[in-house]
Amino acid sequence: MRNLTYGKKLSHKKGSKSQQSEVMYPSENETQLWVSINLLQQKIYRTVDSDLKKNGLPPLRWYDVLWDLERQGEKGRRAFELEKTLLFEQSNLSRLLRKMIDEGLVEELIVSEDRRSKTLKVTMKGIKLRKEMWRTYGPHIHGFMGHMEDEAKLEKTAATLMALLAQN
Amino acid sequence: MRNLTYGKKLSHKKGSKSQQSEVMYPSENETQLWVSINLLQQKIYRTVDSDLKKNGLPPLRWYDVLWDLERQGEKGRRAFELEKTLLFEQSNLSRLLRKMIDEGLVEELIVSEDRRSKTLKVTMKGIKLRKEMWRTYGPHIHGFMGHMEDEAKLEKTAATLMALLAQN
DNA sequence: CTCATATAGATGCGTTTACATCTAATTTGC
DNA sequence: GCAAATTAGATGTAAACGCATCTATATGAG
Repeated sequence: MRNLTYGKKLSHKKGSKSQQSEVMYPSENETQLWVSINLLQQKIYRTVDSDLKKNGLPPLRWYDVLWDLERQGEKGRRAFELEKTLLFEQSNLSRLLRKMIDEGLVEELIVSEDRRSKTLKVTMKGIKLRKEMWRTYGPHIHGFMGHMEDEAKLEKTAATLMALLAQN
Repeated sequence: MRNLTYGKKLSHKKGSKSQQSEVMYPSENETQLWVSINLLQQKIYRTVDSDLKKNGLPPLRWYDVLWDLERQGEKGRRAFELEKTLLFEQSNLSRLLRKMIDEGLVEELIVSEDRRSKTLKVTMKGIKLRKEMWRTYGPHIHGFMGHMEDEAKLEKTAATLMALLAQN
């Protein structure tokens, strides 16, 4: 496709299982994997995000929050949990939640025994909005991923990336 | 691992090769693949970017520009080419290049026969900086990707994602 | 040739981001 | 039980971002 060596100093001696660990440079395949993840994500994320905007809907990040809260159901979530599972910057999430609460998409309940925080739950309005967002979001995902030949390969690839996520 | 159905309406009838094309919702595996790409990218990108900053180095995006220009060598690049291959927003790239030119990392030459644009080349200083950035960037990539068992799987996964990129 | 359209890049502007810091509540060590 | 350290979340700030618009050049149709 293209030469993407990405910086020289390929320190992988093929065949050696050296778990040298400290200050190792990536192999060409490792780099290629990272580059493709990076480009694919940017392409998809921006496409979806700007299409949402074009349709008068809120940014993609809102979807993640709404969907996570929807899956938690009645027990809800704390902000710091959302932060960790959705990889939010604390301050960004704080401000985002404020906006979503102001718009009635999310409600905060003082039910908690920890008076520093509140429990967050999605409202009916929030669920409705998430579904509406999905109508433009969903097809884009399929549009980008739907070119993969067989379902098995698709599943394997997803599993591989999930494993990488879990290990770090 | 976790239920990540991500919005209901799974329109994939397994086994049918229906190329219905319009307004299709993603299968569960397609969604899972997207979710993992999204999370992995965010995690890695932010880790590297903030580590660069901690080491007094410029943001990750600078690396991409420097590396691309370095690979083009003497023939250089036009801004709009960089924009397409590195997925930059036009205005962001424009301002980024201005900064890099001001810092002497990139030079613009009027050699071109098109007086609207200039040809961009990396300078020696730019090459030096890129190499320095690689010393903190490279090990992170290996740190995230180096958990993959066999090289073959790694290569296949990268190829799969590259193919997805090319198809969109 | 000339006017309309397209392309390359710059710039104004409002929003979002990351980072540092702050307040308040909770947990821990002694 | 109390001071020190930790944790949850809010907020100020500068930089980066996406979008719309602008200038200048190039291309294309008649």
